[in-house]
Amino acid sequence: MKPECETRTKLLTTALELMWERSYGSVSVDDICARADVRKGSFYYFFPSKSDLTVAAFEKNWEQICAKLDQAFSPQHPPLERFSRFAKALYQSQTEKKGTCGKACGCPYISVGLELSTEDENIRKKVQSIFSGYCRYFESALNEAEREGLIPPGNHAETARAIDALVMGLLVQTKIYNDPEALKHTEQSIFRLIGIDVAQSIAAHS
Amino acid sequence: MKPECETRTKLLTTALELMWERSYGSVSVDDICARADVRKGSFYYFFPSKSDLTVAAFEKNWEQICAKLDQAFSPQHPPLERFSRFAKALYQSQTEKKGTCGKACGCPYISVGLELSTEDENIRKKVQSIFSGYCRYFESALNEAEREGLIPPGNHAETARAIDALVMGLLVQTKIYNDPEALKHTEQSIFRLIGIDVAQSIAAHS
DNA sequence: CTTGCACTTGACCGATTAGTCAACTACTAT
DNA sequence: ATAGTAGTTGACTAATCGGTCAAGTGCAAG
Repeated sequence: MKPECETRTKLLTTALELMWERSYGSVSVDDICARADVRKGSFYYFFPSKSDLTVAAFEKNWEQICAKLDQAFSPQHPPLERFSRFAKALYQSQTEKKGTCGKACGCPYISVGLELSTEDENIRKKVQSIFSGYCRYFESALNEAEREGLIPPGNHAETARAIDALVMGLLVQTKIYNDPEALKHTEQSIFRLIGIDVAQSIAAHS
Repeated sequence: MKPECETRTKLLTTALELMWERSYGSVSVDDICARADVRKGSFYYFFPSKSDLTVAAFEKNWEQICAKLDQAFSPQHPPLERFSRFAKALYQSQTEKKGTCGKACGCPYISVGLELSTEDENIRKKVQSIFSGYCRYFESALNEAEREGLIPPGNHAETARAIDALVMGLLVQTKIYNDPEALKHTEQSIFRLIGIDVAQSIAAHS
């Protein structure tokens, strides 16, 4: 089981997929097992509970998200341009998901996190740490932007949290309106929170 | 049953309370009935299903929220000051809820809406219409601010949607971080989205 | 060959779920 | 008085839930 057990991995990715498209409560352990073509006994061999499986699934998925974020926020791009790349990647991932599953699904961390946070402290903490992870990407780009004289000094941790909130809210809208176009002005709104206008940022790109 | 049946009303308020504190999936019809001191037969006399009860509960609660929003966004206050009042009311309601129930609960429309939107079209549409309701308050304040020369002309519907996203994201943070202090800089961030700095808005207050 | 370990299997459990129903009560209009 | 209506009740169901378990399989090391 140590390195990469296929069954375990399949359960992890299947669970995340189903909970992303539906919810924690409406996805049963039987559903996950059926879709993963794994028997229930194996499920409980690898995970002590549905809640633990969910935490592990979030952890694994977050690693993949990090790989994407590392690209968008790569130091090879100018700091402010990184937000543009992030906004674009966000829009693309939501559009792609709607294409494959027929519905706009938003963000599983948010949906499942909100669903369980008052009842399951493990999941609440896992989602909290993921949110902090996003903020770290934002904040370091802002710090670097300041260092390069692109933005004035300020409380960048605070701005990062505001950007995180904005992005999460846009993902909420995406799912509720069932339309990825809710993300159309993500970039512009982020730059307003940062305190620069879009024209200025476009100039910085060229 | 016509005017105001007490049992029906009790069911509505109890359901919203429980789903706000927990979730749709983890609150059973039995839970609602027990807390409301109503027998299950009566529940299904008034509502054909748990889903219908939830839609009705949202509708009733939204009326009460509207009354609060009417105060904050009353024309008797300068247009931009209305956002400050809104931010304050938001912080107060979250703090009060955490005081009474022990946990930060965020917004039930968001939590339950995300939980069910891909599976229950009635609930998705109800939550969508509530979100549009919020945006209408924001947009009309922005239009009036423009009319009074406080902000330059622009696409205020778009800005209103961004404000809505920001506020929802902050409410997500409130629940996930289990801390109403996530709302501390709501006002400031809203004004950044509008495109004015806080000092200017404070000047407008005095 | 054999022991042991990692993993798999399917039958099983008690609890809980949303929803049903026929019988009942209490009030109101005629 | 009586008939009808609005609301109430608790026992009931069939399905599903998360979780358990003893008995297996297949493989690798000694």
